[in-house]
Amino acid sequence: MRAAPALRMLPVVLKREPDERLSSWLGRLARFYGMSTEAFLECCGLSHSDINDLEWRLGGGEGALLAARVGMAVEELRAMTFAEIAPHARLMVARGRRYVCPLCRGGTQHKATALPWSFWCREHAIRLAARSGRELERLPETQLVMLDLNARAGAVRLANWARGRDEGLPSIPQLLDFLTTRHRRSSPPSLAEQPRLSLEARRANHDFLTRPIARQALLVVVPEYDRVAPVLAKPVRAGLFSLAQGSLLQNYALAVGVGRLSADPVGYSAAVLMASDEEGEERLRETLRAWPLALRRRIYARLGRLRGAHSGSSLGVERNRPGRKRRQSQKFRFSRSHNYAPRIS
DNA sequence: CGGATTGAGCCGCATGAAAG
DNA sequence: CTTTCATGCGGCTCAATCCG
Repeated sequence: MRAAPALRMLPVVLKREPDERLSSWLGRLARFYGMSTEAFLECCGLSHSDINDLEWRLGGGEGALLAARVGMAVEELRAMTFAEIAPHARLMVARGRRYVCPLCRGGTQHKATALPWSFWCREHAIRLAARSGRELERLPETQLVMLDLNARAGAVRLANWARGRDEGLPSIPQLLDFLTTRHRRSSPPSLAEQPRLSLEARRANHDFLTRPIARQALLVVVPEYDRVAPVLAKPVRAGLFSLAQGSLLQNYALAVGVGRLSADPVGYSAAVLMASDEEGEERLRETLRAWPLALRRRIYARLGRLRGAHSGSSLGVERNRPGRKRRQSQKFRFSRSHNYAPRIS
């Protein structure tokens, strides 16, 4: 076996910016030498490497090759990768940048911009904007200031979770499952959600006006989002994919939802159950089954009080008579996967 | 004999009451 | 307001039984 030819160090190596991601830095280097990134990697002895894989986990061999070429320590290079992101959160890392800072110049991409919960530019301390437009500006600034508190709390948890350092219960995936559960039957845009249309326009847009829209718990936990999100873009994907593939506005709302649910899981989930219809409640209960038992009990206890207070105030009189037969709850019950796994005795 | 149906028992769960 | 306790419901699995 012939030894690989020793690669000399590059004459010029661009300085990396703080928090710059490997693909961005390698791209700048390649452009500096007038090459494509692929060609540049080939020059570094990494002919068959995919930049996205390198950036995910810079393997030992690859790291050593690249380090020798650019005269840096492997650890320094690895700091530009997403090695600290746990595998379960890999889907959160975008290939390019998700949102843009209106003040930052293009050119370099920071690691943070790959993650769906970084809504603020560290350098300029302002909110980021969607590439397609300034989605967050649908929300009034005064509201945004308040929402930021929740969003930041959510973002902190999300960031910790991605690094495998979040022990909180319900877990992040559980919270996102809950937020993305449809709490009501899908329904066409309500009057409030419809633009004002002439009769003729209504006829022309019949498809839009009658199209069922999924109604997720997120809308109850973050009603501010419900109010401003375009009706067709309201539903988010299920579970973790909601964040991984969501728009800026959707992800912001999800972070707010995570923040709120983390702070008050009982209150918010009980509120969602209050707002749910029959089939939605079934789905919610199924999702809640993954939550800790003690928490679930508190939720149902709260729900009971809410329902009691509600029926007491609105229509009154239908008070629970003592000795009345317990309300049948067969509607709440549904398939359980019974597991007869042998127990250790 | 093999697939479908029914019965029995089991177990997790929601719930109300009561205690903390 | 939360946790603990006791309770009964109803879906689930297994196995006995039935039927072609």
